[in-house]
Amino acid sequence: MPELPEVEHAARSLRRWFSGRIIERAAAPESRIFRGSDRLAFQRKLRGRTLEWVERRGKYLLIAFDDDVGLLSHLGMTGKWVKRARDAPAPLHGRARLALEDDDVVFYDDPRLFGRLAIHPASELLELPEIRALGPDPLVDGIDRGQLHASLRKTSRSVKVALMDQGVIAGLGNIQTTEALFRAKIHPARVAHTLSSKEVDALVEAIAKTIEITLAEAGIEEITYIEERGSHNPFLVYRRGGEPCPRCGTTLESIVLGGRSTVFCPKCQKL
DNA sequence: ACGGATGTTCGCGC
DNA sequence: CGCGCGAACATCCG
Repeated sequence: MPELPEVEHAARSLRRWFSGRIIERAAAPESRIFRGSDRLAFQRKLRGRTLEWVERRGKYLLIAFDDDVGLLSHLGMTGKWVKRARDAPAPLHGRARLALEDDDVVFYDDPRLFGRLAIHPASELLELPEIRALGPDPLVDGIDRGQLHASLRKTSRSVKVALMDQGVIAGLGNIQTTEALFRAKIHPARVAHTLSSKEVDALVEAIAKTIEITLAEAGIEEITYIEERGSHNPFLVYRRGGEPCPRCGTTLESIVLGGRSTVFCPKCQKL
């Protein structure tokens, strides 16, 4: 689920779901989701609150309510926010539950518990260390090609690993970087500081395109997903090692970079 | 049935 | 200090 586009989609959903409604009850059983923070504060402080704003920075969601109550949410690998009717069955791995004054209940669902929830003063959400550590956000700040080039010049890591560094650009993960590098025709194992200005320009454009398409997809999936059931892979090359390149037909290769499987076309993306 | 999966963090060794 | 690697977290899906 969650890289920048899916998290952005979640932010938009949360704005709609909470808008103008009072949270009647907040509940969350003990779980790793609250590691390092107070689960009881979640239950106590969110009751009676109404939403003021939702912001996304990279893969983080910052949710601000009245009375200076703020919720930091990171979806990890499998976290998602879902809305259910009050009498509908709860999601299988609902870890936190926010019952609204109408008949809706908003759940944070996360089977693998890699995500995180934490209560902070709303006024401090944007100043939290984990948020300050993020590089520019492609949608909020845009990607400055000069700035990206400067960041890439500073490291000897592969361009793929550098792009997944949240301090370089916030929000890109394994899927978005794999797809963007394919679009930009840049081999993922290229040493970051060897990229030319022209290649960085292509990369900036490819990242924007990839995010735009994945974000559009996130909206479509929500409608079709439920019945479709069949797992179709909407990506150009991600998880398609061994299949033909959609551009030239060459067999796509799969390697591991930064511990993550990485697919590329050996003909379109030369070292 | 087994391997791998969208993320992050930590420890270890070079 | 920079970097790569493996492990850990816990569950699902093909």
